[in-house]
Amino acid sequence: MGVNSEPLFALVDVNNFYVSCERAFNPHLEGKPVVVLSNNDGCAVSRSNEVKALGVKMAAPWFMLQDLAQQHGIIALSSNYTLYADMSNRVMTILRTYSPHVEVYSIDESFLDLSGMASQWPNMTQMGRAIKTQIQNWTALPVCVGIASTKTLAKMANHIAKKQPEFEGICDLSSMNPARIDNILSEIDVGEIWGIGRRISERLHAMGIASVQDLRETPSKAMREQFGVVVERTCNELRGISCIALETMTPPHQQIISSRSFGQRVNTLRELEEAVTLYVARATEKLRTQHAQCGALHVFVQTDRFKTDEPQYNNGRTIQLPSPSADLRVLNKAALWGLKKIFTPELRYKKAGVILMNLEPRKAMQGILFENGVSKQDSPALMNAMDAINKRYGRDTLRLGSSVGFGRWKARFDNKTFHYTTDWSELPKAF
DNA sequence: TCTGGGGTCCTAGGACCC
DNA sequence: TCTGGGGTCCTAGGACCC
Repeated sequence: MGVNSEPLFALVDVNNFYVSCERAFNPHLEGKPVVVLSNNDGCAVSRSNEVKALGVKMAAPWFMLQDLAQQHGIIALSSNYTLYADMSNRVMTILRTYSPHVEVYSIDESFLDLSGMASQWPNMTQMGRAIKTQIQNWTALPVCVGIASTKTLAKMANHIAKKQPEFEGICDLSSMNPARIDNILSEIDVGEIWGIGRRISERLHAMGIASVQDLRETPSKAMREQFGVVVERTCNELRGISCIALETMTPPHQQIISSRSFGQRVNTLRELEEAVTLYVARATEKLRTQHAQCGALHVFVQTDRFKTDEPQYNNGRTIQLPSPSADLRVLNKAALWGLKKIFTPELRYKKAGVILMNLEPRKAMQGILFENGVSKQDSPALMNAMDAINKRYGRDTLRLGSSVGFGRWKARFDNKTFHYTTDWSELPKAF
């Protein structure tokens, strides 16, 4: 936030992001009903406006949409996350030219801190229009812009920009006449507010708080007693009291999840072990790219929650590791041990997964030692092994240590595990 | 037959300690 | 029979987000 200025935020959000990315590269999809499907082509995770107009909900199962799809010629595409990540980066790069303080909130939306920037524009709607036009021209992606004095209100403004065509994709609440704001917010359901989900929305309705405006007029103290600090904060934000700061620094993740539903249900321990081993490998890969290690691992299995007439079983097990690790073998062993503990025969499992928890920065592995009298310069084998390991596990994985004279090489892993070998090509396996 | 895969924060309650 | 009070840490569960 700028010094001595009122807080002001923008929320910029790409409309129907995955579908819009696909359209950017295939103009034939323009104007047609399009969905992008999740893994295994299970659910519709992005819908074009035409599809939304048909009443298709977020994450609607694709197999249940077959008739509708036939009827209206819905085009279904498998997801291409590499493409979406690339498009996202392009958008965020453009946004950073409009404000030095950008919070990338998700793959398709960002908050901008606009405090103190009003003087640079005739009005903030003009700025929103400039953003929208530039992103459209440079990436072929359509965006909406919401502007207001708090993040929650900026989200709400964005919602208005999207739903009410007369705004043409840009809504600035900060410059709007208060009576008009009251009017607009009286027409919007309380459940549309950022931070008010299905459960709390239901309870609010039961209390007679139906619209956004209703909630704005309810004392936040009462909301705190009923719902806790989170809803109280939301309530204050709706009144223009900024309580949620922009977070430009993305903190490192606290956990890493890898899980999948099975295309076909499985019932043997063997099959679950195969799946879990794969998930551990994927999660550990992410762990390494974050240069982190984890202190505990959670493994879980679930039966098919949609088969309500069959026995349900959801169980998991958290395994505390003796010491933090990013070692695939250590993590896999822990996961398989936990899996054995929770496995129950004669069930058909639909899903399994692992969660790496208690993440902390990883200390670089170190202490590569080499054979007496052989320096690193004249040991191509050593350099090759180093390169192989660092390329695979990250630049900081290995450092050269000092020499010892035992006639063999030694690597120290995470400061505690020692590997001895006379063959450098063995070492990458040790990691 | 086929129903996503990630994440965060808050709270309550129990174990344990002095 | 009487039976403290305060603190921390951990876990599970519930709510929310995209």
